[in-house]
Amino acid sequence: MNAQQIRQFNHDLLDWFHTRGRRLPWRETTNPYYIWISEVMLQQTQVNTVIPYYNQFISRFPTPDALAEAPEQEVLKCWEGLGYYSRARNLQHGVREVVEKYDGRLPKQKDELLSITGIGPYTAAALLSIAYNEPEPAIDGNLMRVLSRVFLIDDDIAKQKTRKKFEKLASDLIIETEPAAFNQALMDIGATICRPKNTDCSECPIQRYCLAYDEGAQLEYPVKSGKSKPRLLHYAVLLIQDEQGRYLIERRPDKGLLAGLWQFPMMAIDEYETGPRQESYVQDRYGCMVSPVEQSFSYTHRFSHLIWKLTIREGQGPVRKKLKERQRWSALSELENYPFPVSHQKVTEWIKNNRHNHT
DNA sequence: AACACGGGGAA
DNA sequence: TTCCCAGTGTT
Repeated sequence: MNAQQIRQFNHDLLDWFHTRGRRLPWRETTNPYYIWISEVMLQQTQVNTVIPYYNQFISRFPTPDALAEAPEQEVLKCWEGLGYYSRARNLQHGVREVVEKYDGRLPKQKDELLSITGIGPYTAAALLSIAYNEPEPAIDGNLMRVLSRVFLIDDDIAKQKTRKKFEKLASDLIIETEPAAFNQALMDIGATICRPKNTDCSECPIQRYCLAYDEGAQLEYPVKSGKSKPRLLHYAVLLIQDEQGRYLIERRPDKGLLAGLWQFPMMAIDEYETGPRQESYVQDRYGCMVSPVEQSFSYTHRFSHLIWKLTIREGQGPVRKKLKERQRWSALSELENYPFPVSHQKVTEWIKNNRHNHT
């Protein structure tokens, strides 16, 4: 595009945004801290899912100090069900850095933003453009999809290098006047019009610039290399109760999958190995027996990169083992005080619906 | 550069 | 079912 076309492109884009752009809670504020929270929540998570979490979160942690001082478990509880829990941990870690190094105010330099835990290239650019009105293109999956169609770019968007290419392209398009609106307009188009499958080109304010539309090739873009199939893992979920009927729960390790969240004890099951080894595992670890092979309840939980097949087994006999640091007895009614992954919230629901020896 | 990391919504 | 998503940190 030449300079004149770029001006017209911006005009069409921004004009549409001001009349048809979405009204969202984090667009009602100029507080960089709130915008930061919204951007982190929106990573890999859709707007409608985020809205209630965002409102609750800023109400609970209205200032960087409030978040910095909160117990991590409380932050995770507010994040419960949102997924990618390292985002919450990194956000709090980053806020603590901001409180210590920058007196609680987000810096305005790109390199300083990038040095903060949880702020990567996208979030730094989003903060610069949305909170500080700097002409910085915020390249995410949405923008890459829209721009790959408009300009027929067939580079693999799964590659890191490709993001830089879009960065450069968008840098040439973005103008000084309204950088926040530029980014948010393209995000809104990506989310509501230029969708991955069901495109709605008749509503698109930049249809006249779109080369893919000209060729009817919208669905050929963006090009993205294939993902490997998720692995299947079998687990027994152990329902172990003490004499008061409380359930044994454990806190997961501080790193890795679902870090720091609570769950019922899980025992990996090798599909081709049964019996004695498992029994001794439970005996050693929890000091009780569990019901044998017959399953009371079984279901699968799908993550993006793996699948859990979970089968509930009930503990039997006295529990002698002393609790370890990361273990607790919890009454059924108290489980809601702990952050649980959705996969184990399903277990709680099953208990409530199928067992009657509650405490 | 490749991989780990959740969950919900859409088709 | 399958695919997708306002990414970042680790290896």
